[in-house]
Amino acid sequence: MVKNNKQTEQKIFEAATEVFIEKGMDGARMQDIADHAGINKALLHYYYRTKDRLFNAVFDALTGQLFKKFAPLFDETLTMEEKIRFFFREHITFLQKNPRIPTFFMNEMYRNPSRVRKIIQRVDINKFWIQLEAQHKEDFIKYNITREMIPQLMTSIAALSVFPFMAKPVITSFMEKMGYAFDPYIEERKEYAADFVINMLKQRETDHKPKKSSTEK
Amino acid sequence: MVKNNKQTEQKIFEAATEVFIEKGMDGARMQDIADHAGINKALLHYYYRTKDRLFNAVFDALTGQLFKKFAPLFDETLTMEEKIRFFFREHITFLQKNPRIPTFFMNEMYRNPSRVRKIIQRVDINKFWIQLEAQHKEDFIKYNITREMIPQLMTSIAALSVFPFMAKPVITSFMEKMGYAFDPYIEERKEYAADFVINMLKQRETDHKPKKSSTEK
DNA sequence: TCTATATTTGACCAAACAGTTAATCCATAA
DNA sequence: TTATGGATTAACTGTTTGGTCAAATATAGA
Repeated sequence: MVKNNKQTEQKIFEAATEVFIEKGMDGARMQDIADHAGINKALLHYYYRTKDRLFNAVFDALTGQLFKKFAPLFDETLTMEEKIRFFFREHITFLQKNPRIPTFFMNEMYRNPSRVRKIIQRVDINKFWIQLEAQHKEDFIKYNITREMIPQLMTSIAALSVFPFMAKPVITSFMEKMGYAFDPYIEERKEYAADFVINMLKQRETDHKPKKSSTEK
Repeated sequence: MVKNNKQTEQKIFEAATEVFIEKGMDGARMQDIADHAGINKALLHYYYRTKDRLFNAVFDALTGQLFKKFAPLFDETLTMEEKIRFFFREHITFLQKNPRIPTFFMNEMYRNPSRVRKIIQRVDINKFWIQLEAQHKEDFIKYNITREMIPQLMTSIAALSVFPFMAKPVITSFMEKMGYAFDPYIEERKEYAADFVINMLKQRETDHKPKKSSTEK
């Protein structure tokens, strides 16, 4: 069954991804993964020696998938406002299809912080920053965006996009009580979150240069 | 040892809280909790019959602790801007002392959604909304805050406060690379997040009523 | 067709685990 | 002082779980 070689490995990988995301490393059972893949448990160990190796394979693949989503932010030749809108639209759409990935990630990163460091050490953040700074020099001045506030700004943007999915059970329950549903709320959020950030920046502009808003520069 | 009765139960409870928050229900081990409490494992079962009951005791206590933090928002006679600042200051200070509670909660709520419903069904959100609406009627009109946008606004506020702690390992790694530290970032955040929300609202005001900003009403 | 190799399985194992039990300890009250 | 009963423990039990292994089955090349 050379044909089945890749097929089986693929089936295992997909089943493992599903189960690990759903239950986490601690909660996942090898038997459960085998059942999901429709194969014998021993076969899991044939392809991936241990639970740990299988988990790592899944985790690394998901990491790659996730980081790819940020790339367009640095490549595209869009205005800053367009980029913000683009990001929320794309990122939230991705999370709509993979709502449990954020919780899974944050969890496993607490469980194994050294892994996080390895992943992030590979990313050259300064390069990205310099790139962004060059592309949006005028906007950065206008909105008074300094290097020191990247952490605050970036985590705020990430928070607005990711949090609703991490808190989904709580939010769903709350909204149920108020007569709203989660899905439309998320759909709406793509625009709301972008407005949220852009409005905040615009107000900083006003604060910074109260009289000469669009005339200056 | 009648004296030790309460003391022991308390010790167990504290140890369990620590371990459950750290490892979650699936990752926690009864032996580990016993070790943390400095007692025999059988004693855990003597006071709390099963792991599940012990977990529920811890979970319920933490829920109460967490919800209490929101009470002042509805009682205090502060302006809306003051309330926003108050909330971020208090809430983030609480999370500084209990940084792992959010992850713990979101996780366990995914694991057991029916529990969430039970907790939230007890809260009368509409009452809170009506209360807020009455207290800040003018602000609500000024900033064009409608009932339909509570979910978006509320989750955004929660996100800005909670997310940094849920993503702490990732954020720490990123900032390490940029030469920043997590603790000052959090300290700074108490004000930044409040400004973020307030600025966003002020811009909505500008958008909504471009000419008559402080003169009107 | 026969053989060597890769894939798949059922049965098994040892460790880890939540939970039990019977015996011991110890403060107290009579 | 001693009898009582709650608190505490060491040792144990039954089950679940990750992992192994030898046998069985399928595949491809000669």
